[in-house]
Amino acid sequence: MPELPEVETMCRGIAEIVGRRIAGFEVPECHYRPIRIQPAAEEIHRKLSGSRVTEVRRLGKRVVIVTATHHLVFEPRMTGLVLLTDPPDETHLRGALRFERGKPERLWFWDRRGLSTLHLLTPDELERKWGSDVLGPDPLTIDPRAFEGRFVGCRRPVKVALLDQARIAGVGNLYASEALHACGLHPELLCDQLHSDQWTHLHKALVEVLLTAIRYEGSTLGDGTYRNALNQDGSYQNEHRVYARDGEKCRTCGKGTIRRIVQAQRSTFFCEACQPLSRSRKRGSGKVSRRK
DNA sequence: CATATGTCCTGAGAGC
DNA sequence: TGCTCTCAGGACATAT
Repeated sequence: MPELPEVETMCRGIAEIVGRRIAGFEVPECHYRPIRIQPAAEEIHRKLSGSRVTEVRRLGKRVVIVTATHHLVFEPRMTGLVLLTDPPDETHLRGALRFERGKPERLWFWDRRGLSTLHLLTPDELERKWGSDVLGPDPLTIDPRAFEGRFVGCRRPVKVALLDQARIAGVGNLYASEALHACGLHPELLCDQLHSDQWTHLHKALVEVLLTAIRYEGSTLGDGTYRNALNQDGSYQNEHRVYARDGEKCRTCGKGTIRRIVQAQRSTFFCEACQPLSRSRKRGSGKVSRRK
Protein backbone atom coordinates (compact mmCIF):
# COMPACT_ATOMS: atom_id res chain seq x y z
CA MET A 1 0.00 0.00 0.00
CA PRO A 2 1.53 3.25 -1.01
CA GLU A 3 2.60 5.22 2.04
CA LEU A 4 5.17 7.98 2.25
CA PRO A 5 8.20 5.96 1.03
CA GLU A 6 6.29 4.41 -1.87
CA VAL A 7 4.79 7.72 -2.95
CA GLU A 8 8.18 9.41 -2.63
CA THR A 9 9.60 6.66 -4.85
CA MET A 10 6.80 7.26 -7.36
CA CYS A 11 7.57 10.99 -7.44
CA ARG A 12 11.28 10.44 -7.95
CA GLY A 13 10.55 7.81 -10.56
CA ILE A 14 8.49 10.17 -12.68
CA ALA A 15 10.65 13.27 -12.08
CA GLU A 16 11.81 13.09 -15.68
CA ILE A 17 8.43 14.38 -16.87
CA VAL A 18 9.41 17.82 -15.55
CA GLY A 19 9.79 20.07 -18.57
CA ARG A 20 7.62 17.92 -20.82
CA ARG A 21 4.69 19.57 -22.61
CA ILE A 22 1.32 17.92 -22.08
CA ALA A 23 -0.55 16.85 -25.23
CA GLY A 24 -3.63 15.62 -23.44
CA PHE A 25 -5.34 13.64 -20.73
CA GLU A 26 -7.16 10.45 -21.63
CA VAL A 27 -9.11 7.66 -19.95
CA PRO A 28 -8.61 4.23 -21.54
CA GLU A 29 -11.42 1.72 -22.03
CA CYS A 30 -11.84 -0.20 -18.81
CA HIS A 31 -14.67 -2.54 -17.88
CA TYR A 32 -14.24 -1.77 -14.20
CA ARG A 33 -15.93 1.12 -12.48
CA PRO A 34 -13.84 4.21 -13.26
CA ILE A 35 -11.75 5.86 -10.56
CA ARG A 36 -12.89 9.22 -9.22
CA ILE A 37 -11.63 11.96 -11.56
CA GLN A 38 -12.47 15.60 -10.82
CA PRO A 39 -13.29 17.56 -12.81
CA ALA A 40 -14.37 15.38 -15.74
CA ALA A 41 -11.60 13.97 -17.91
CA GLU A 42 -12.51 16.22 -20.85
CA GLU A 43 -12.08 19.30 -18.71
CA ILE A 44 -8.74 18.09 -17.40
CA HIS A 45 -7.72 17.48 -21.00
CA ARG A 46 -8.76 20.99 -21.99
CA LYS A 47 -7.07 22.69 -19.09
CA LEU A 48 -3.78 20.82 -19.23
CA SER A 49 -3.22 20.50 -22.97
CA GLY A 50 -0.33 22.64 -24.11
CA SER A 51 1.06 23.39 -20.67
CA ARG A 52 4.36 22.21 -19.33
CA VAL A 53 5.12 20.17 -16.21
CA THR A 54 7.14 22.40 -13.92
CA GLU A 55 7.49 20.16 -10.89
CA VAL A 56 6.58 16.80 -9.37
CA ARG A 57 6.23 16.73 -5.65
CA ARG A 58 4.78 14.65 -2.85
CA LEU A 59 2.02 15.86 -0.55
CA GLY A 60 1.67 13.31 2.24
CA LYS A 61 0.67 10.18 0.34
CA ARG A 62 -0.23 12.06 -2.84
CA VAL A 63 1.65 12.65 -6.07
CA VAL A 64 1.33 16.24 -7.28
CA ILE A 65 2.10 17.13 -10.90
CA VAL A 66 2.50 20.88 -11.16
CA THR A 67 1.98 23.21 -14.13
CA ALA A 68 1.97 27.00 -14.27
CA THR A 69 -1.74 27.13 -13.53
CA HIS A 70 -2.79 23.80 -12.02
CA HIS A 71 -1.96 20.92 -9.73
CA LEU A 72 -2.87 17.42 -10.87
CA VAL A 73 -3.13 15.40 -7.66
CA PHE A 74 -3.06 11.60 -7.74
CA GLU A 75 -4.09 9.77 -4.58
CA PRO A 76 -3.08 6.09 -4.89
CA ARG A 77 -4.85 4.95 -1.71
CA MET A 78 -4.53 1.15 -1.66
CA THR A 79 -3.40 -0.01 -5.07
CA GLY A 80 -2.84 3.00 -7.29
CA LEU A 81 0.38 3.36 -9.31
CA VAL A 82 1.97 5.86 -11.65
CA LEU A 83 3.98 4.29 -14.45
CA LEU A 84 6.24 5.44 -17.26
CA THR A 85 6.52 1.94 -18.75
CA ASP A 86 4.19 -0.96 -19.47
CA PRO A 87 1.81 -1.53 -16.55
CA PRO A 88 1.39 -4.85 -14.67
CA ASP A 89 -1.65 -5.41 -16.88
CA GLU A 90 -3.67 -3.43 -19.40
CA THR A 91 -7.03 -4.09 -17.83
CA HIS A 92 -6.55 -1.83 -14.82
CA LEU A 93 -5.34 1.28 -16.61
CA ARG A 94 -7.38 4.21 -15.33
CA GLY A 95 -5.94 7.28 -17.03
CA ALA A 96 -2.97 8.71 -18.88
CA LEU A 97 -1.19 11.98 -19.30
CA ARG A 98 0.05 12.12 -22.89
CA PHE A 99 3.09 14.22 -23.74
CA GLU A 100 4.18 15.93 -26.92
CA ARG A 101 7.05 14.20 -28.79
CA GLY A 102 9.72 12.53 -26.67
CA LYS A 103 10.67 9.44 -24.78
CA PRO A 104 7.93 8.24 -22.49
CA GLU A 105 4.80 8.99 -24.49
CA ARG A 106 2.56 8.71 -21.48
CA LEU A 107 2.38 8.73 -17.75
CA TRP A 108 -0.06 5.98 -16.81
CA PHE A 109 -2.38 5.89 -13.83
CA TRP A 110 -3.00 2.26 -12.93
CA ASP A 111 -5.14 0.85 -10.14
CA ARG A 112 -6.30 -2.68 -9.51
CA ARG A 113 -8.96 -1.88 -6.94
CA GLY A 114 -9.98 1.48 -8.23
CA LEU A 115 -10.00 3.41 -4.97
CA SER A 116 -7.47 5.96 -6.20
CA THR A 117 -8.49 9.50 -7.18
CA LEU A 118 -7.31 12.22 -9.53
CA HIS A 119 -8.00 15.90 -8.90
CA LEU A 120 -7.11 18.89 -11.03
CA LEU A 121 -6.95 21.94 -8.78
CA THR A 122 -5.84 25.53 -8.92
CA PRO A 123 -3.31 26.54 -6.24
CA ASP A 124 -6.15 28.11 -4.22
CA GLU A 125 -8.28 25.01 -4.48
CA LEU A 126 -5.35 22.84 -3.42
CA GLU A 127 -4.79 24.99 -0.35
CA ARG A 128 -8.45 24.74 0.58
CA LYS A 129 -8.66 20.98 0.00
CA TRP A 130 -5.28 19.80 1.26
CA GLY A 131 -3.67 22.82 2.91
CA SER A 132 -2.07 22.87 6.33
CA ASP A 133 -5.48 23.19 7.99
CA VAL A 134 -6.36 19.77 6.64
CA LEU A 135 -3.06 17.93 6.31
CA GLY A 136 -0.34 17.80 8.93
CA PRO A 137 3.32 18.52 8.24
CA ASP A 138 5.65 16.03 6.61
CA PRO A 139 7.48 13.84 9.13
CA LEU A 140 10.72 14.15 7.15
CA THR A 141 10.91 17.92 7.52
CA ILE A 142 9.27 18.67 10.86
CA ASP A 143 11.59 19.06 13.85
CA PRO A 144 11.31 16.85 16.95
CA ARG A 145 9.67 19.41 19.21
CA ALA A 146 7.06 20.34 16.63
CA PHE A 147 6.49 16.62 16.06
CA GLU A 148 5.65 16.14 19.72
CA GLY A 149 3.44 19.22 19.58
CA ARG A 150 1.23 17.59 16.95
CA PHE A 151 0.10 15.02 19.54
CA VAL A 152 -0.55 17.25 22.53
CA GLY A 153 -3.97 16.58 24.04
CA CYS A 154 -4.45 13.36 22.07
CA ARG A 155 -5.85 10.49 24.10
CA ARG A 156 -5.73 7.84 21.42
CA PRO A 157 -3.23 5.00 21.16
CA VAL A 158 -0.01 6.22 19.58
CA LYS A 159 -0.29 3.80 16.64
CA VAL A 160 -3.76 5.09 15.79
CA ALA A 161 -2.67 8.73 16.13
CA LEU A 162 0.26 8.20 13.76
CA LEU A 163 -2.24 7.29 11.04
CA ASP A 164 -4.12 10.56 11.47
CA GLN A 165 -3.09 12.57 8.41
CA ALA A 166 -4.17 15.82 10.06
CA ARG A 167 -1.43 15.39 12.66
CA ILE A 168 1.36 14.04 10.45
CA ALA A 169 0.90 13.42 6.74
CA GLY A 170 2.33 10.34 5.07
CA VAL A 171 2.53 7.61 7.71
CA GLY A 172 0.37 4.57 7.03
CA ASN A 173 -0.36 1.25 8.64
CA LEU A 174 2.90 -0.47 7.73
CA TYR A 175 5.41 2.22 8.71
CA ALA A 176 3.54 3.11 11.91
CA SER A 177 4.14 -0.42 13.20
CA GLU A 178 7.74 -0.47 12.01
CA ALA A 179 8.59 2.91 13.55
CA LEU A 180 7.08 1.98 16.93
CA HIS A 181 9.08 -1.21 16.97
CA ALA A 182 12.25 0.67 16.06
CA CYS A 183 11.93 2.82 19.18
CA GLY A 184 10.53 0.16 21.50
CA LEU A 185 7.14 1.74 22.12
CA HIS A 186 4.05 -0.40 22.56
CA PRO A 187 1.38 0.57 19.98
CA GLU A 188 -1.35 0.72 22.63
CA LEU A 189 0.38 3.39 24.72
CA LEU A 190 -1.79 6.49 24.76
CA CYS A 191 -0.28 9.66 23.36
CA ASP A 192 -0.77 11.59 26.58
CA GLN A 193 1.12 8.86 28.46
CA LEU A 194 4.30 9.41 26.46
CA HIS A 195 7.12 11.58 27.79
CA SER A 196 9.12 14.08 25.81
CA ASP A 197 12.11 11.80 25.40
CA GLN A 198 9.86 9.06 24.07
CA TRP A 199 8.45 11.44 21.45
CA THR A 200 12.00 12.36 20.49
CA HIS A 201 12.90 8.69 20.07
CA LEU A 202 9.76 8.04 18.09
CA HIS A 203 10.45 10.94 15.77
CA LYS A 204 14.01 9.79 15.22
CA ALA A 205 12.93 6.19 14.60
CA LEU A 206 10.17 7.25 12.23
CA VAL A 207 12.47 9.40 10.11
CA GLU A 208 15.07 6.64 10.01
CA VAL A 209 12.56 3.98 8.99
CA LEU A 210 11.05 6.22 6.29
CA LEU A 211 14.40 7.27 4.84
CA THR A 212 15.64 3.68 4.77
CA ALA A 213 12.44 2.53 3.12
CA ILE A 214 12.89 5.23 0.47
CA ARG A 215 16.42 3.96 -0.19
CA TYR A 216 14.92 0.49 -0.74
CA GLU A 217 12.22 2.01 -3.00
CA GLY A 218 9.36 1.04 -0.71
CA SER A 219 7.68 -2.23 0.21
CA THR A 220 6.17 -4.63 -2.31
CA LEU A 221 3.95 -6.89 -0.23
CA GLY A 222 2.86 -10.44 -0.89
CA ASP A 223 0.07 -9.31 -3.18
CA GLY A 224 2.78 -7.73 -5.36
CA THR A 225 0.70 -4.64 -6.00
CA TYR A 226 3.10 -1.82 -5.30
CA ARG A 227 5.71 -1.11 -7.97
CA ASN A 228 7.87 1.83 -8.88
CA ALA A 229 7.38 3.97 -11.99
CA LEU A 230 9.25 1.38 -14.06
CA ASN A 231 7.05 -1.47 -12.83
CA GLN A 232 9.77 -2.89 -10.59
CA ASP A 233 9.39 -4.23 -7.05
CA GLY A 234 10.55 -2.33 -4.01
CA SER A 235 12.67 -4.26 -1.52
CA TYR A 236 12.02 -2.82 1.91
CA GLN A 237 9.65 -5.72 2.63
CA ASN A 238 12.79 -7.78 3.27
CA GLU A 239 13.72 -5.38 6.06
CA HIS A 240 10.40 -5.42 7.91
CA ARG A 241 10.82 -6.19 11.59
CA VAL A 242 7.19 -6.69 12.56
CA TYR A 243 4.74 -5.99 9.73
CA ALA A 244 2.89 -9.18 8.75
CA ARG A 245 5.37 -11.27 10.74
CA ASP A 246 3.01 -12.35 13.53
CA GLY A 247 4.00 -15.65 15.07
CA GLU A 248 7.65 -15.27 14.09
CA LYS A 249 10.54 -14.69 16.46
CA CYS A 250 11.65 -11.08 16.62
CA ARG A 251 14.64 -10.50 14.33
CA THR A 252 15.90 -7.73 16.60
CA CYS A 253 15.87 -9.19 20.11
CA GLY A 254 15.73 -12.86 19.17
CA LYS A 255 13.53 -13.50 22.20
CA GLY A 256 10.09 -12.06 21.72
CA THR A 257 7.36 -13.22 19.37
CA ILE A 258 5.68 -10.84 16.95
CA ARG A 259 2.03 -10.31 17.82
CA ARG A 260 -0.86 -9.03 15.76
CA ILE A 261 -3.63 -6.97 17.30
CA VAL A 262 -6.42 -4.87 15.79
CA GLN A 263 -6.62 -1.13 16.47
CA ALA A 264 -9.23 1.06 14.81
CA GLN A 265 -10.07 -1.86 12.53
CA ARG A 266 -6.49 -2.12 11.29
CA SER A 267 -3.79 -4.68 11.93
CA THR A 268 -0.98 -3.65 14.24
CA PHE A 269 2.18 -5.72 14.64
CA PHE A 270 4.65 -5.49 17.50
CA CYS A 271 7.23 -7.51 19.43
CA GLU A 272 6.02 -8.52 22.87
CA ALA A 273 9.59 -8.25 24.24
CA CYS A 274 10.95 -5.14 22.49
CA GLN A 275 7.76 -3.15 23.04
CA PRO A 276 6.50 -3.67 26.60
CA LEU A 277 3.39 -1.87 27.82
CA SER A 278 4.99 -1.03 31.16
CA ARG A 279 6.69 2.29 31.62
CA SER A 280 9.55 0.73 33.56
CA ARG A 281 11.75 0.56 30.50
CA LYS A 282 13.13 4.07 30.47
CA ARG A 283 16.13 4.52 28.24
CA GLY A 284 19.10 6.75 28.92
CA SER A 285 19.87 8.98 31.84
CA GLY A 286 17.48 11.67 32.89
CA LYS A 287 13.82 10.98 32.83
CA VAL A 288 12.03 13.98 31.46
CA SER A 289 8.97 15.14 33.29
CA ARG A 290 5.71 15.06 31.48
CA ARG A 291 4.67 18.21 29.69
CA LYS A 292 1.16 19.51 29.64
C1' DC B 1 -14.01 19.85 19.60
C1' DA B 2 -12.07 14.67 19.53
C1' DT B 3 -12.97 10.15 18.55
C1' DA B 4 -15.46 6.08 16.44
C1' DT B 5 -17.58 3.63 12.71
C1' DG B 6 -19.25 2.47 7.98
C1' DT B 7 -18.27 2.80 3.10
C1' DC B 8 -15.91 2.41 -1.19
C1' DC B 9 -13.43 -1.37 -4.31
C1' DT B 10 -11.13 -5.87 -6.31
C1' DG B 11 -8.51 -9.99 -5.79
C1' DA B 12 -6.47 -13.50 -2.88
C1' DG B 13 -7.19 -17.11 0.01
C1' DA B 14 -10.03 -20.05 3.14
C1' DG B 15 -13.63 -23.23 3.73
C1' DC B 16 -16.98 -26.31 2.06
C1' DT C 1 -13.60 -28.07 -9.24
C1' DG C 2 -16.17 -23.86 -8.24
C1' DC C 3 -18.87 -21.37 -5.30
C1' DT C 4 -19.34 -18.11 -1.28
C1' DC C 5 -17.35 -15.68 2.30
C1' DT C 6 -13.91 -12.75 4.67
C1' DC C 7 -10.22 -9.72 4.68
C1' DA C 8 -6.77 -6.26 3.20
C1' DG C 9 -6.55 -0.54 4.46
C1' DG C 10 -6.05 4.25 1.97
C1' DA C 11 -9.43 8.68 2.80
C1' DC C 12 -13.65 10.48 3.89
C1' DA C 13 -18.69 11.00 5.33
C1' DT C 14 -21.45 10.55 9.05
C1' DA C 15 -22.43 9.43 13.90
C1' DT C 16 -21.41 9.74 18.83
